[in-house]
Amino acid sequence: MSLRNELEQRVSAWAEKNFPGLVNEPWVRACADERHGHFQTHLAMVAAKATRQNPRELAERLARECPPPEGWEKPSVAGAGFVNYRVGPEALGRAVDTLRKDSRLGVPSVSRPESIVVDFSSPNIAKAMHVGHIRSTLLGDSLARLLHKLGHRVTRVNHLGDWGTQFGKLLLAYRAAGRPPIEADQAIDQLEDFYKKGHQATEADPAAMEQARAELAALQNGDPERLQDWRLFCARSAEHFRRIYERLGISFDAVRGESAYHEDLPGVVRELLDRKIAEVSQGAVVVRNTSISEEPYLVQKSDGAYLYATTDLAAIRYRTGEMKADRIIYVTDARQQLHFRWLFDTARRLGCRAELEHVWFGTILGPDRKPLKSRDGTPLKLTDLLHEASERAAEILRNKRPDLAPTALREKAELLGIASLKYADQLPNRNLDYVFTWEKLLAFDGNTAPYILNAYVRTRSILRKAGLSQPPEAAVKISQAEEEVLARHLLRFGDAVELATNDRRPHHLCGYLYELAGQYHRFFEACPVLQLPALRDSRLTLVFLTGEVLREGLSLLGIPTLEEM
RNA sequence: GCGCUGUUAGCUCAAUCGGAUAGAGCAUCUGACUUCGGAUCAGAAGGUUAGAGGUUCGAGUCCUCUACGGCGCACCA
Repeated sequence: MSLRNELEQRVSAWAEKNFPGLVNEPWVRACADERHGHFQTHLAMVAAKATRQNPRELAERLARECPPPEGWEKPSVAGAGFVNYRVGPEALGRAVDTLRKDSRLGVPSVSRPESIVVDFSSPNIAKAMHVGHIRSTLLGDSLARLLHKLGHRVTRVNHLGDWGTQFGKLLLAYRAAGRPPIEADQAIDQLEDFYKKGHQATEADPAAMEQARAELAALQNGDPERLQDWRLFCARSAEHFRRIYERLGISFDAVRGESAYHEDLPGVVRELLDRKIAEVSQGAVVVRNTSISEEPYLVQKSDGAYLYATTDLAAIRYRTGEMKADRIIYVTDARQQLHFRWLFDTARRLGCRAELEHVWFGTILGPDRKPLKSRDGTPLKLTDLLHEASERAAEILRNKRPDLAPTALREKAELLGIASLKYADQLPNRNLDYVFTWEKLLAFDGNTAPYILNAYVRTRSILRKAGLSQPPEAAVKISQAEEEVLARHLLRFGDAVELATNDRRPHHLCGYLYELAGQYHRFFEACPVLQLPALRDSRLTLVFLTGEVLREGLSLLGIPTLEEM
């Protein structure tokens, strides 16, 4: 249990006993300014307001009647009615000893695990993955890791765009070209090219548009030749996705695209109509709810075709049924907020009991503050992004580590480049648009993956020199300010993981890890580890634990560590 | 027009869902390498939190209004 939690239990018990009516919230938090103390509670001020008592007097009473755990200093009252607490060095040492023996590093397990589907990434068949997919892919992956860590049963789902109207145009141009073979190594370029041609043709000529619709209809009605083409497109695209996910270290439990629900769609619409949830309007089938918007929600077009609303409804049914999901988390960009409000509302009216969540994120902007594009105006391809990341890292490594052999350098550059990219993307609050620059994304100073990895590498280096793979058994003795700050921060790891998970915002974890790395660097400057026999074992334990927490924390962000860099 | 969302240091971002004197990095300036990895550390400077009201012990955070920006609003996903 964290230090904060230990104190929290006492304070909330006191609150429960004396002010049973107060809503239960975390009463104890770390002081923003450590000159006041290590932890503080504002309980007295809240209780005073509720019962019209004097906050200072209540704070005095709280400090008197509710002592902190053994080994803490006597609490003090300050300000308008804060009660401040300090952990003594012995109690802190004991807490670190406990943390060392905890394989979860202080991360709690939820009392009631849920089955959670995390729906993320979702690229489109026959198109290259581009910057537009990066935030969903990384954020979804991190959320899945975090939820799993807290003890939930997580199913990672890739809901591929494999059945949309784009296939009409693609088939049109592909078949006009005589259905040439699609080469594995440049499949995506070829397919995008066909799509572009098909798109241009339909833009220019209404008759071509009709043909494209006919192609799509033929495919969706199961024409064998078109199905065969479509399967080829899917297989080639899957190979492209696989390469990118492999470089990113991301995996899925279920790759189940829109096509998987194709046959369920008529049933979904029929049920909506039968149960009077939907109605026919101007030949289309729509759901109405003016508390969401004046415009209705379209579930079937007037020409009989279905929409992604319909597919998503079918997918919810599958996930809550076959997959037994208690909760579905969708990770998409902000523009789909209205869609998901409609989707969730409609699903609930259909009787869906599972919790439905839309975790949305902002746009990646270029230096001109407009959505990021490559030089030719098309979306920046992920393949190019990863290549550039790796190249820039290699360039830096060539300067810093001229001793490395080319293959080792390549390997480290790949890890560092992709780690930097992943970290930089997850650092800003997901709700904000953020400005992308190569300099920032691949920066190696400041709040970056290399800075944190460097702290980790230093822990490994010391442990190697000490000849240790496990921490020593001796008790931890806190003798210096830098040790104390480091130790207390190590004990907050569980709080940081919980916050990042419950808030669905991994950037909180970035902040925690950056601070930890900084504190370790300061400890490193101020506290010799190997030279002082009396403190050696104790400090080695702090070094070891710092490494463990850094590695675990980075891993929850999908970032692997390395032993030296 | 309606809705969602944003505006914090020159720039890029934080601030533990209302807590104490708003913090980092980059850029600028000044220091620290015969010591466990200098991809580091110490320090300086930088702010009317877009503006105006309100709520209360206490507001960057909540409510109202205003200004400016992004996005979304029936047959794309």
